Amino acid sequence: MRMKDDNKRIAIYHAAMDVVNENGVDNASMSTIAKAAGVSSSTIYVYFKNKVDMINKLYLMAKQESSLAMFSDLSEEMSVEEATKSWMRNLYQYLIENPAKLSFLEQFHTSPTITEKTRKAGLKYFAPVIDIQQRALHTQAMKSLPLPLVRAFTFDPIMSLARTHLQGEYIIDADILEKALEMSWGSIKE
Amino acid sequence: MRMKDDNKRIAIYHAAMDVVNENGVDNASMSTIAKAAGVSSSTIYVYFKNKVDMINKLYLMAKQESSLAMFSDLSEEMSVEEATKSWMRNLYQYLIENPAKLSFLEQFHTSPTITEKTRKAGLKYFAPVIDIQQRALHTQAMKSLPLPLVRAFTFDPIMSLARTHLQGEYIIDADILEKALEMSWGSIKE
Amino acid sequence: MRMKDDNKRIAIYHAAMDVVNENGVDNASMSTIAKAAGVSSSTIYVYFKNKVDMINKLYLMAKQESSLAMFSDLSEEMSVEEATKSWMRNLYQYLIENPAKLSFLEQFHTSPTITEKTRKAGLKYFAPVIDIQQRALHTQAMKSLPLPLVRAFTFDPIMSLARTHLQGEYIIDADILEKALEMSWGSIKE
Amino acid sequence: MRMKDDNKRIAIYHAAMDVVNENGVDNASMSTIAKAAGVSSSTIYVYFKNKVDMINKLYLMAKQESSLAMFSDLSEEMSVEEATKSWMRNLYQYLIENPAKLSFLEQFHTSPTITEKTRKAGLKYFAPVIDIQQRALHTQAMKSLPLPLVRAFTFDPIMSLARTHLQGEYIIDADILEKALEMSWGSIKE
DNA sequence: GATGAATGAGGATTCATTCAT
DNA sequence: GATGAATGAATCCTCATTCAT
Repeated sequence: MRMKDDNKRIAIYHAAMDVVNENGVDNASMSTIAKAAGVSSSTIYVYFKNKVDMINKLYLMAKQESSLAMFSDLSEEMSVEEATKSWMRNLYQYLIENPAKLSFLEQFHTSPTITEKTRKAGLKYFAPVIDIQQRALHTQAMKSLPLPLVRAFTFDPIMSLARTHLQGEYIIDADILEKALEMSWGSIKE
Repeated sequence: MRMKDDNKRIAIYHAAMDVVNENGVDNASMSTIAKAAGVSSSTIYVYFKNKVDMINKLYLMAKQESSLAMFSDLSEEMSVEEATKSWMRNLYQYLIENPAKLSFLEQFHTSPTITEKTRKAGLKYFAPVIDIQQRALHTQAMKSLPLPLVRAFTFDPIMSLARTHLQGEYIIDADILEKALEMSWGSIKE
Repeated sequence: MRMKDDNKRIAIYHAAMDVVNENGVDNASMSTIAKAAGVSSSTIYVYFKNKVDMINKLYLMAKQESSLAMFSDLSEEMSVEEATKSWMRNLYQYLIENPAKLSFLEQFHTSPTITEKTRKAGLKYFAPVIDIQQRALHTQAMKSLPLPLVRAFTFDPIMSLARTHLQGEYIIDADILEKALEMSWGSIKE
Repeated sequence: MRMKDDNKRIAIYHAAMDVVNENGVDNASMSTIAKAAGVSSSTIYVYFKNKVDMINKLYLMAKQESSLAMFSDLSEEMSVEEATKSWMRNLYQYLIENPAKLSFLEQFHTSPTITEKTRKAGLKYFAPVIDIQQRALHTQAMKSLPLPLVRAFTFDPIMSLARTHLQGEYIIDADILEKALEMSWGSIKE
């Protein structure tokens, strides 16, 4: 008996990101993704129960990957401001370097295909931000804010700016990005 | 005769919003929308060239409607801060009251179905914000910022918070909203 | 607007009978039937909701057709024995001349695809037999028997013999058929 | 080792009967049957060449099993009438107690999946009836009838009545069954 | 022998669009 | 202008079967 091949799962993952990025969510059919992944479309069903299941699993994989990029260099020694700006900078960098992941995440972020459960599970990859906020409460570095508000002035603007940059609508250079980080910090600091 | 036409176009408009809101973009087929609008699906082709054309036109109609809601009570006598907070408050109110429009706008905002041209045309409905900024330059009330940056800290957070509220993830009451407006203003004021 | 074409429904009907007869129920796919009927397989969905719906409707059409063949020359002047033998003879003749209908009816007779409702509706085409039995009660020509028992010794043997004949297993000539009718009558007469 | 093989073959046999009974022939896929049998679907191919081969073999197994049930208590001392009624009663009993077998037999009885060869081989399990008839020729207890005619008034009615009973269409109690046996005997006796 | 992975072929069904009235 | 009929192309998914261990 052949063993299930994790390479294959990963190939499907990358293929799906690329297809959604290049063809849009509407044209991301199972067979298109399969072709891009170099497997038969029935093989996808060995790894995922159906399309909805697949999209939800891949969404979480992308969330996890972006989370690693954002938070892996976080350290206790950073100040709250440093830490916050750091993960935002990391996120921006990750999105610019992985435009397919950005496309996938933003297109499915608002899609009803993503189940409530997945959305909840996705939130846990944002948990380090809560830790930072926790820490900030002691030093009174940050306002005491509900998470959605923090997200709306940190995560969301970065997503928006990365899209702006990638679409060529406006070039976000290092200076502009730092300005954005400053604005973001300005909105949430005490 | 002219009247009748417009009634039908408007019926299709509302039907499309509702269908996308309730069934998601994937299940918003021409015939589903037609049924919801009370017309035959071939009638849609009297008013729109094809589906992509229809979506783009409806997208602009929704943009226009939201723009009216945001800016129609704007007056020269408002201070820049007042004006800014006012349209953000209006936008939030509009989205809460028109969840179908929010769904449609956010689902197509990132979709490749919306053409470059439509996206550009949509920006013109954001023009009053530029006027406000123009005005602010004289009084030095606001930083001099590229539009994408302004948008990322005003429009985008409001969209995000409206979604948060509608999903029941977190209740945004009047106080929280004012806090958000304050944060937004904090990020863009001089 | 084009009008729904009853010829098309009938073409589908005959095509389905033929395909089931020649390829068996397993290979009676929608596209095979459509091809045989000379229409696109999506056209079938204009006339029937789905495959199960189609099969059930076609089953009833075949039941009706066979019923007409069985009972249309029935007359009040026939004795109960004559009437009974007449419809059995008619049925046998019909099946021999319409082997595709026999195949369809016998293959779906036992199939779970045929719903309870259809099965019930199909029984009504057997109603004239009940009338005959009613009439027999007065003259005491026939035993008083529950319908399933009557069916098991009239309808079912004829189906079986027609199949036997068509498969070439054994040639049922006129004499043998009359012998069978005699046996059948022997089992139900008083 | 031999033992183990046969256990698996028998497990597949019972699983196939059950699946066909519960899900219908259309949903009796190899993997569904395999799952029900507690083996891998590829294991089926160790015991059968392919699906058609499997169905034909299982059909014969079911025929054999029913034959044993029908004829195993047959004895030379029974009169022809007793013998005939006995196997019919046994058959009825067997079908009522093994509805899955009835489903399988009746669904494949008319199916083109069952090859000519299998059908012929199946007939041999009906051989004892020929013996009885042979015996009857001497005592002139039964008419001299071709086998298909005998079958049409003995075997087929029993199958029909068992189905009627199992579907709940009409309750066949012991009295009704005896009446049916009487009708059957009435049709074939001299 | 036994199995889960892998797949090409094919299944039912839907869809955007065009046709004919 | 308005419509329901008609359809080719595409969609998701399942299946019987084979492969590799």
